[in-house]
Amino acid sequence: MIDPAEATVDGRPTPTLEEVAREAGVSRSTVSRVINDLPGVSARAREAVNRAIERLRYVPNEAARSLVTRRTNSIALVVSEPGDRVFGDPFFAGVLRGIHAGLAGSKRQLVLMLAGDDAGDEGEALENYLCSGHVDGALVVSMHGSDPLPGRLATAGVPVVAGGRPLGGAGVPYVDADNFTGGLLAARHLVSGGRRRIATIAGPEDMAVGIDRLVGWRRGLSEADLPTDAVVHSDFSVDGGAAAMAELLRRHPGIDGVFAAADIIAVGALRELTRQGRRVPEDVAVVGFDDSVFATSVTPALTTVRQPVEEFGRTLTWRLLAQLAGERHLPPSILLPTELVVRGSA
Amino acid sequence: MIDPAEATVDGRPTPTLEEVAREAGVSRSTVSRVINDLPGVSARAREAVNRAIERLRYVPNEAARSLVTRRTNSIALVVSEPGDRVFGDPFFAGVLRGIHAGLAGSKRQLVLMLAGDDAGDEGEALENYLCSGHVDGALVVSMHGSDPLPGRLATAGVPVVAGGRPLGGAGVPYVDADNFTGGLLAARHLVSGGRRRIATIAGPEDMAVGIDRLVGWRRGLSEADLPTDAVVHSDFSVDGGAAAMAELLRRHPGIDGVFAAADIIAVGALRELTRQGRRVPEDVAVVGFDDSVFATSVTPALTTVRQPVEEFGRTLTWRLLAQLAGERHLPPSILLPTELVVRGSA
DNA sequence: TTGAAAGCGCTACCAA
DNA sequence: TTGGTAGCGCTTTCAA
Repeated sequence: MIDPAEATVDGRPTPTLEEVAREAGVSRSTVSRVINDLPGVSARAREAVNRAIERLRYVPNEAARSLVTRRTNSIALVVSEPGDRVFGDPFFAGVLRGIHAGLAGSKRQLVLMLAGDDAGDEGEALENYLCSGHVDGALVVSMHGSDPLPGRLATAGVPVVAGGRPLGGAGVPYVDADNFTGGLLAARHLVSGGRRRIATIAGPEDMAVGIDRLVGWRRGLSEADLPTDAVVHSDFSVDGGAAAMAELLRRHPGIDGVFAAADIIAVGALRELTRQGRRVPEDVAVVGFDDSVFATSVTPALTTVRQPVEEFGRTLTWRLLAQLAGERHLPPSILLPTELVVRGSA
Repeated sequence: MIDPAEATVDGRPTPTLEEVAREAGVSRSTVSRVINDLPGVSARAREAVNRAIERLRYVPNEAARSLVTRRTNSIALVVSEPGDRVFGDPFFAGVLRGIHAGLAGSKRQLVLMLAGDDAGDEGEALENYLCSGHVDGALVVSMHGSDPLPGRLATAGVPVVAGGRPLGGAGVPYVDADNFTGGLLAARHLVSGGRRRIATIAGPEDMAVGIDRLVGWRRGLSEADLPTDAVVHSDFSVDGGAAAMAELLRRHPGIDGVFAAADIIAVGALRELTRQGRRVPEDVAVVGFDDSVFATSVTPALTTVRQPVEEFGRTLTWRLLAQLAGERHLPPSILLPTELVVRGSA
């Protein structure tokens, strides 16, 4: 086992602030001031220190630093997804991009953490990690059921923002897309296209995103006095979507329209419809959700509900950073707009 | 601004080891021993400490801990991708799953870092972060050109393993798929299917993955005395693949077979071929690479070269952990096997 | 089996 | 504008 205390650079032990001070002929305090860009240092001293830093290839020890400042300059992105096919979904890709963009210029690092399948041991390890001062705050996304994590973190004093409305109101601020309106728009579009027997492949029952889009869809059909009984739930995967579509066709053969709660689900639905010889959109119209890369990579291209994915990530980050900066009067929740994008499938 | 030094749990300041010791009626040393599972603690003392920890909801401060141990229990995954569409690619999803799996049970956390577009400021910030003791080691993937980062980290004493062969041999160990053989298999399959005018949409010119698959493809065609001049490069995106396909058809209208260096590229190629009225596989056979979710979500399903994506991630992790554990005689490089999966497109 | 005490490398306060 | 100094919370000898 390598002894980490023997860590070296080019064979020499890693330099400390003390040595930089000696090399520059000043005190530790002065070196510290230079490193942290604090005022009250003469140009001469500053230059001497910078030269010494350069010569010794000095890099401050973050552990020591954060031990005293109580800050780590990193924030966590916790993806609490039971399955681990999280990153296959372009939705996450977009959110991640947004978070990254939101973090740019903040000098904070992103720490990604996947909360494994079950609670069990891992869940606790995760909570410990987050509570033990590794991060200044946390973003929690893709929560299922009434996940206790956000609430726990908040209680433990770790600033948290949830991505997606937490079920059971965990009492933490959150950012979400306006999923209800999205579902509503999808339903209305199908209705106005003359469809009368409209089904939906809803998202997971234990996620707000699954519920809210479903409720919006229901509202849209009710407005037109159409039945809302053709509902099947699916996870966010192509195969899940295909299976759900098969189930739907079995139970309601007369379907002429489907709202899939995600493009990735719609892709599976499309595959199954084609397999069973139904034409899209002639026989069955399909509306997706997300306006992800999937929407334009299938034939016909998907009519879908666009949600501002990257903005989702940016907003999430902004909200957390604002909280960390101690800003007052922050909105407890933020809803981002969704809009319909009409293409070939409906 | 919230003063982090005032961090509290339920209004009380976060407890320290000192307070646990007082609460349990033992010394700090004993508490430390219990926390770290060290021998030489009486059952009675151990129990008292555990109760105190429970009561106070004590969580060790990692900064303090790693200041003395010089270990952080986290490793970095550095994705040095100039563009930021990294996570749209299912390849990363799989690798990430593998890494996560490989880390399970190691008590180490994964820190994901995206190395922004340019070197500039950000590159340095990244290097500083990694060198300042935030992580015990780093995994660097998706390198372009002869990225100096892995070499720099290694020089600075940070253990590194590269995912994908580093161009210009950075002198760090690496794990990669056998891309050469993959390209070779793809070419041979097209040849044996009777195709005579075979093109390739290669990956980026500045990545080993782009080069190695191309070289393998060339070898396969050379074996059959076929020309190897129909080459266009593309990034790993659907649109890039479509554009490359268009370019290829313009330059070589007589093409009857294409090897796309990634499924995501093949999807774009398929779209363009269809748009131009060429039937797949009748007019043009298409072979992809990855065997990702894209392969089966298009029509016809892609014949493709499978690479063991998750194993890639697991192996990467294993290699780094072994190195951290001080194991000797570790292989400097590991090549994972690739194999052909025949479906409808070729 | 236990406890006392010496730091780990840094920041922040106070005095000069 | 500077330097001295007291910790931050923990691990790790060394003695008892």
